[in-house]
Amino acid sequence: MNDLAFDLRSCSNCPIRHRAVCAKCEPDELSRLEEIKYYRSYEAGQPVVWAGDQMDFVGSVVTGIATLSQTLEDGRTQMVGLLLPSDFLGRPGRAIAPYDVTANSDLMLCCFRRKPFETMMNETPHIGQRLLEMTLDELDAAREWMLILGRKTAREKIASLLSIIAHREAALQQSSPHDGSSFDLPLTRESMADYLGLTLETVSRQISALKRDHVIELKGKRKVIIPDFEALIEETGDDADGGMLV
Amino acid sequence: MNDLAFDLRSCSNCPIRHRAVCAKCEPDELSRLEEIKYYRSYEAGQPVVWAGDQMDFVGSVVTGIATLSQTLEDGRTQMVGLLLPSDFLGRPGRAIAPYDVTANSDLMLCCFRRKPFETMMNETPHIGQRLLEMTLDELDAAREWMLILGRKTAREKIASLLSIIAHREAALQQSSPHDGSSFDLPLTRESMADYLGLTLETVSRQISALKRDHVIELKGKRKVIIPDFEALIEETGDDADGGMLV
DNA sequence: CCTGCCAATTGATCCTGATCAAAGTAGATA
DNA sequence: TATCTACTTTGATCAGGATCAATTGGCAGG
Repeated sequence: MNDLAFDLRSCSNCPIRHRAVCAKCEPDELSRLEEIKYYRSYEAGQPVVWAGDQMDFVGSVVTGIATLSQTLEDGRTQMVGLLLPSDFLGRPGRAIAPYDVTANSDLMLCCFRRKPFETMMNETPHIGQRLLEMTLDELDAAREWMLILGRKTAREKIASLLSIIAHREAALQQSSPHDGSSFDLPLTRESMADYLGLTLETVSRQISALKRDHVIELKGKRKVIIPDFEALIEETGDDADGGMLV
Repeated sequence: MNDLAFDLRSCSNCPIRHRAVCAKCEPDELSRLEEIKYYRSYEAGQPVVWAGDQMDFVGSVVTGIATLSQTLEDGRTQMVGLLLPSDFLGRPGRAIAPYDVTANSDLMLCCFRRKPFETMMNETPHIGQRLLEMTLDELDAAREWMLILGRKTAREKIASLLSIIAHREAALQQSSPHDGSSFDLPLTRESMADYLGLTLETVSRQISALKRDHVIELKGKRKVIIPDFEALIEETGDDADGGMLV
């Protein structure tokens, strides 16, 4: 999330470049990557299966939204990963894991076949290093998410999610969110609820409340405008200056 | 958490071996690691600082418990990482991050100075690979934790935590939890509350309830006995067979 | 033994967000 | 234009866990 400019150096003809495999690749490495690259599309609601013969792959999101989620015995579900354009999907060198991966909108993935990608990773240290960095970033995001789930009120949860999405959308344009920033909410109320550990009714109510209090404005159901970004941050409950060091 | 037997192959004289740097190291690599290795102790409650000149390090827990936590503006805190003996601490090759690291009991760390460790990691691909695997495992644990925080009831949260600790304790003995398993709770009620996103009163009440319902037995305040491990798993709400694949 | 201290337990009450229910809105299709 | 469907909003009520408060238990030090 930090060094996106670094990541977006061209290495393929994807509309959105692969975050994993760009910055330091030599020309011959790039052409090897091109060889094992292909695209897959999914319709909204479709599960993303990526194991089994001939379809083992890793890759990244070109357009659309995918989610990882886990479900309890009685059907309660919690989203545990949100994949927006440019995010990487897959666990090279690691066993598959029990998450449901779903296309949350029409989705286009740019994929690499797993085995040759892993081979290349082993022969090309900087790709492995880049994957480690990305995984550490994902871990940081997961920990921020844990704070949201465990200790924030419903209103703070909504404000936090809006702030996260605003930052992500801005990063794709290589900028930062600012007063007057606007974006399309890529998630339904229900998906937001699954992200935040709430019900969809609570999500709806809190969005209405933030609108009433002029923290956000809505154009239609999906378009969000943030008139004063600082005011939104206030609502997240986050500490302005972080804690100690890792 | 899975391939602990693999990780515990001797590579140093640590009572608990470093998970990161064992299995594939050659003798000369091991002696290089020995050179940059040292120990640090902390008292219960002490912050673990590991940045600044001369004290930049990564390492692993030998004895005791350390926690990573994050705090909101008004003091609400959420634990986002729990480090038990054999767990690795630090982010080689990555910027420091804003977590509070605290010794939750008397704590002994086995440390490597950061710079030489990073150098070695870059020159020794299998160490980097091992770190990637470990980080992916941590990410899985974080996602399980997110499900707990977002969707489980207080009783399910307690049962889940007990199950996790039972598994960890058993893994250190290279076995699995079984009927009659017992262990010392390494956390206070307050720490358990910070882990689970509850208050300490709720933790206490739910533990009492589980005891009343004969799901667990207590010897003193800290020693827990699980008479029927299957019954405890039932209480976690988890789906017996996982979902799809990553 | 008593005292002080801290962790844990238990009780009473309150409040946030869940649940159940109904109505509104927009886009797609005929 | 009318209808259908999926998504969203809003209302009324309920319950799980938070909060505030008092008590208990264990242990170290005098």
